[in-house]
Order: sequence, then structure tokens, then C-alpha cells
Amino acid sequence: MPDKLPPAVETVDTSYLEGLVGYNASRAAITVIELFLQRMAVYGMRQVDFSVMSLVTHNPGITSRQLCAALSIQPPNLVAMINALEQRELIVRKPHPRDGRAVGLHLTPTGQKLMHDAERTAQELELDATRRLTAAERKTLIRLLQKVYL
Amino acid sequence: MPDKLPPAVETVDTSYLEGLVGYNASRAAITVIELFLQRMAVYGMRQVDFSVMSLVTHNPGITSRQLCAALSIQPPNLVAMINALEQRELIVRKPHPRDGRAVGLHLTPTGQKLMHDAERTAQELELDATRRLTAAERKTLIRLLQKVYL
DNA sequence: TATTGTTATACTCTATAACTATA
DNA sequence: TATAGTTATAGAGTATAACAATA
Repeated sequence: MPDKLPPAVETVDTSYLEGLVGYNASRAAITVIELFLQRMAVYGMRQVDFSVMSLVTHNPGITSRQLCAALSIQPPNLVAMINALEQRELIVRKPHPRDGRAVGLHLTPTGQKLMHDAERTAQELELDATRRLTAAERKTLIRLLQKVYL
Repeated sequence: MPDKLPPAVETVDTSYLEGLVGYNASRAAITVIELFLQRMAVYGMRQVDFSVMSLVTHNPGITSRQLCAALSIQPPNLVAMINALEQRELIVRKPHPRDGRAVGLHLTPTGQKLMHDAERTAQELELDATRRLTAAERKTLIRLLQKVYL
């Protein structure tokens, strides 16, 4: 008679984790971000670069501090990103009209062209990432996610 | 007459980003994970440790490879986590019944007690993190998130 | 030959302390 | 004294290559 051996797991049961909002939100975010990274590679932007560029697009003159607050980025970590975007001539720093300490960020014409294309790509990507959702479901999903973090 | 100065941004307009599923899923995930980290601190576990422990709980004998596949962790990065959990005497490695290369992971009695409490804490935390959602909305949110990543 | 678990290592991301110029 | 921007640096997280043991 053989010794009793520990059981082997055939298929992994993840049902407990799948009942948690945090687990599901993380998995969904990772899936969308991976697709985002693939499609944005042609623009040389990661998710965070796109977020920064998008906020500069819709808020010309925004300061580094405002970007940090809006995106939960630590100021020292934003410096290299801004430098890189400036070296690529996508954004320019201009003096702030009322605060000599601050610098306003603006898109260059090149940056405007790039973001025009990138935001269109982002819209297409959104529809692909949520292709199993109806338009109404997609709207509901965003509304419920905002109820969690706002 | 003064020179024309660039405009200053009063309040940051984030409406474009708020229309993207990826942005919202990321923000929601970060919010829940931060609360998770606070509440799980008493158990000395981060989100990933809890996920590993939970899968071992519901899949006794699960292997490292199965954990890596289920949680999208690279095998080298799991080693230190498993070692730490074993040193805390929360899990034990037992020989796999049919594969001499593999090792099955199991909870110790201490690990079982800890996870009994930790999973109860996770349930409470879930309700707190989604306190602005009705039970039906919470269920809908999970269903829609799974439609994105599954 | 392929797979499990592992070591070593590099790379990225994120966080903290401290400085300067200006408010 | 407080804030915007910056530098340097440390720590955490993640990824790749290569190895021994076993299939």
C-alpha cells in the first residue's frame, strides 16, 4: 500500500479572487494598458506620456505641479519625462504669466499633429479593448469605476 | 501695452482622460489597492502576497508554475515571495505526487488561521472600497471588468 | 528536447531628501 | 515661511539569461 501523497491541482480555481473588485480592476487595467502600449509604440509614448501630453493638449499652459497633482506623479519623476518630450520637440516650456517660479507647458505644432493622431488611435484602441461590451455597457463601466475612485 | 503672455490654467480639465476605460480602470485599481495595502498591513501582506496565499488556500498543492500562470508573475520573482511566506511558516513545500521536478504548496495551520482572518478583512474592505455602489452595481462592475480582460 | 525551480542580474518605476529661485 | 522646479539617490517592482534536476 503506497503512502498517502499530497494532491495535485489540475485546473487552478481563481473564483475567490474573481469575486474581488480590486483583482478585477487590476486585471482589466493591465489588459488595456498592454494594448495601449502596443498601439502607442508608433508614437513613442507609454500610458503616462500620453496622459501628460493629453493634459497639456487640453490645458495649454498647465504647470508641472498641476500635472503631478492630476496624475499622482511625484515631481522628481516628471522632470525626465518633460525633458524627453521637450527634446523631441513635442512640448515647449514658457514662462508662467503670473508666477515666476512656475513654467507653463504647451504643445509645439509637431506635438499637436502627433496628439491629433494619438488621440484618434486611443479612441480606436478603446473600442477594441472593450469590444465585448455594448456602448451602453462601456458607459456604465466608466461610471461605476468613477464611483470607486472619485 | 504689455506683451501677450501665455494663459495660466485655473482648474485642470481631465475630461478627455476620464472618457477612457484604461484611465478609469487604472485609477480605480490604484484606489482599491491602496486601501488593500492599509488593511492588509496587519497581516504583513501586499496585494500579490494575498493573491498567492488565496490561491494556495483554494488550491492546496498548487505549484509555483501554476501560480505564475494564474497571476502573471515571472517565476524568478515568485521565489523570494514563497521563501518569505515559508520562513513565516504560513506555507510549506511538499513533493509533487506525480512530478519530481515540481513542488506543491500548502498552507500550514498558522497560514490557515491567518487567511481565514485575511479573507474576512478583504470582504469588508471590498464593501468599503465600493461603498458608493449598490450590491447590484458592484456585481455589474465585476461582470463588465471581466468582459474586458477575459 | 522540454519543463520546474532557481540564481544572478539588469532594467524600470516609484519615493525621499535636499537644493535654488521665487512668492 | 512656503511653493515650483530640479538633482541625486535609494528602494521596490519587473524582466531576461542561464543553470541543475527531472520529465
